[in-house]
Amino acid sequence: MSESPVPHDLPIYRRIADGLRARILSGELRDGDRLPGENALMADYSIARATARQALAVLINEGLAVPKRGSGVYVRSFKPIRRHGSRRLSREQWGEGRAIWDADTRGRPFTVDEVEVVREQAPEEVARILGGPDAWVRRRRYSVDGRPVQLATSYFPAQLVEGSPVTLPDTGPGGVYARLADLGLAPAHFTEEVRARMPAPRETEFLGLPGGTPVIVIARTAYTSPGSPVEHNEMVLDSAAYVLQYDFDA
Amino acid sequence: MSESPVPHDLPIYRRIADGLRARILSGELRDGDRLPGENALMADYSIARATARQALAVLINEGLAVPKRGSGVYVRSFKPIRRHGSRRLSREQWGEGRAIWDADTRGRPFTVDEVEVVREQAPEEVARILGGPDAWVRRRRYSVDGRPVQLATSYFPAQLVEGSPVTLPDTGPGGVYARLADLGLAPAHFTEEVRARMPAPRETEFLGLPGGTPVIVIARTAYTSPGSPVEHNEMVLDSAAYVLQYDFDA
DNA sequence: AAGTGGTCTAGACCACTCA
DNA sequence: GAGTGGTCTAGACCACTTA
Repeated sequence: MSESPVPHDLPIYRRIADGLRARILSGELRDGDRLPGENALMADYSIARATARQALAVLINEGLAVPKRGSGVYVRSFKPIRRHGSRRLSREQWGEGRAIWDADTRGRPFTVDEVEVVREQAPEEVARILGGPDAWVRRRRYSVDGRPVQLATSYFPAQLVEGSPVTLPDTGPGGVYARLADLGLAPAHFTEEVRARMPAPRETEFLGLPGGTPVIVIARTAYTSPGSPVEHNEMVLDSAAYVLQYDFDA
Repeated sequence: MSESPVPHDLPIYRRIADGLRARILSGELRDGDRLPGENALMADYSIARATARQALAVLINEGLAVPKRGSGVYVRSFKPIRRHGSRRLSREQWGEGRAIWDADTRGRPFTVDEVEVVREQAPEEVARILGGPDAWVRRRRYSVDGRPVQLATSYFPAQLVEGSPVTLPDTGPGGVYARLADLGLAPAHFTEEVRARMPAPRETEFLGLPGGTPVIVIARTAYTSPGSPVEHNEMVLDSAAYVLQYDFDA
């Protein structure tokens, strides 16, 4: 094929990917729509199979498309859950503010599975925060609409919660925080550290993540009013499923 | 049915990638170390070139490795900046003529480039928040240690800041927030929405991101004490360069 | 000059989905 | 059964880095 001399000469697979991306972002191709497959791209652009795959891989790694074996490659949908960090200063109280991203704020039910409660040694970084390695550890996975969206691991100083309901799989109404309050250890102050990165294979598996989906990692420590750490919680979130919201005053 | 990507026999490229990943995470291969290249993998495992590339692509897309043309594939380093959410925007920080960024960099030198200040129509979502499309828009790029780490676009309601220093490239000591305070529009409340996703090509280019690096997107709106929106700021952060921190009370 | 990663071709066999 | 994506081979030419 004759090529016109272009100063910014992008490789073929990039040009094809750019074209498909534009069609997705413009709304011409919508959530769940089928993209041109490998065979279609090979025919349309007179390219080899590997090149067509490379073009589609770009979009898959950007999280814009999802491949389905034996079926096709489809535009990916994004319907996040809104997670409120500091809800205390709800913006509805002081302004007619509106959210920039649409999110399903309706009470979609969370289900919890894979609950594991064990007594073990906390990793060094966590032990440094809690003041010692002896800990009760609660691991669980949260799902919404049958889809896993979050992995969470909580660490509690062993001597503080030993023999309490915090060490039981079912913590009853109000959850662990209510049980901590029963012990006179009500959390009063929180600090959260937020990162984003690509998932490890184990996280990809447990969260059922398609390619090109980063995870948000939140490390949150809860302190009592006197300032003693009572919980350290490490959460791994499907980034396509969440929008985090924080409200605060100057 | 739900796809479970757990075949009994992992493909060759996955096994090779898993082995290399283990060597990285165990610390055997450290920041900046060179990984076995395509030729080495072809020889070691008796595989074709494309298969070796596929194995390396896994690690590159996970953000664990960075390819360098004509040189090799290297283990990637991660040295983040700590960005304080609620604490860093306290009135004391900018009331004394210090820029917000000072609190973030902890002495590391930073530069601002690509400053652009224009009057234009805000996108629909932003116009909805600010109460109208007429806006002054400030775009800039922040770098630390010579490396771009953040893109930011701020929107100000045009009628509020018209003719003020907010519309100038250089806003003087204390930055735009101090100038807003001069106008009697001191920000009192903030709301931040945080997402993570893979970058668009433009973001990849402007931030100089290697493959496998997500971006953190923060959409922050600032309100005056009466509750009027005075700024909407959309930030795109290199996720490998940042840790966000939020502190709040129960 | 040798080695490296970037791009591309032209095939092949497989497991899976869907009509 | 036809079509799809997943994996893999065996080549090729290129631009770039390094010594």
